[in-house]
Amino acid sequence: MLNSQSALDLMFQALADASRRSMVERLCRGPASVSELAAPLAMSLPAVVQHLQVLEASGLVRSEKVGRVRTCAIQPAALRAAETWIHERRLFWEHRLDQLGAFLAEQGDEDKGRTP
Amino acid sequence: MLNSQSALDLMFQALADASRRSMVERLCRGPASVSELAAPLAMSLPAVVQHLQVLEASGLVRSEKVGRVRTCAIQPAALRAAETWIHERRLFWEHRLDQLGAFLAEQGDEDKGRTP
DNA sequence: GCAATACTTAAGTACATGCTTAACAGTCAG
DNA sequence: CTGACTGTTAAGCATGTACTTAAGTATTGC
Repeated sequence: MLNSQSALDLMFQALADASRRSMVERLCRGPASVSELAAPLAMSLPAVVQHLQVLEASGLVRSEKVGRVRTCAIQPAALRAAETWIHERRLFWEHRLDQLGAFLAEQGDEDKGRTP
Repeated sequence: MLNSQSALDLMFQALADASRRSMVERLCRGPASVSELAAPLAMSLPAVVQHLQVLEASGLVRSEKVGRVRTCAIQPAALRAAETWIHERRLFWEHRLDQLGAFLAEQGDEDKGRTP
């Protein structure tokens, strides 16, 4: 791998941790400060900040510091990218299933005609 | 974290690697043997098997050995679970945006009435 | 100014991940 | 039976991840 991380790598990696997902869920309900994000999590503040950095690197979250408080907000476009990837795979798979169904149906018809 | 991995952790973790995603993409086009999955990847067979184990642990892929060849197939229900999680967050966020829009519109009306 | 607030930085630790090579094991064709 | 084919197991290594504590730095309220 050696640090050639694609956007999807960073995105899914960011979502692959329950603490980070709970931060995302919190942010879906509106912006929050670092302390607010940390409150429900059983870990030190620096740990939360590190998770936040992962989320920012993935593009899922953006933050801005005003005075002494850093306010974090979710970045929905990034969420959509991950959703799209998964959705497309699933569509492709379902398309294949349709083809398979058609193939089997055709086979069934042939069998009917050939071996009555 | 300490090994208490939820289904979503395993799922997103599995998708957070380009090699594994390419294996998933390959499997969306139909079942494949381990060697077939390995062919386009620039790594040893054991490495591919390890990725396969991650995919199986996540529920994204299932495999069965017949004779000396192990055939792998995608498990679409698992894909749908990941898609659903993301989709729900996005819906929640969009709902919030709607509320915000309504709020701002209302504020605008009030301002119009109050400061003409 | 001074102390509390809200982070930030640095350093260290334990464990997980993504590979590798080497050696092994079951299956099938001739 | 033998040898090629397809995978499996084991061991090891370099790097990455998820924390920790301790010590710092701006901001802000009094």
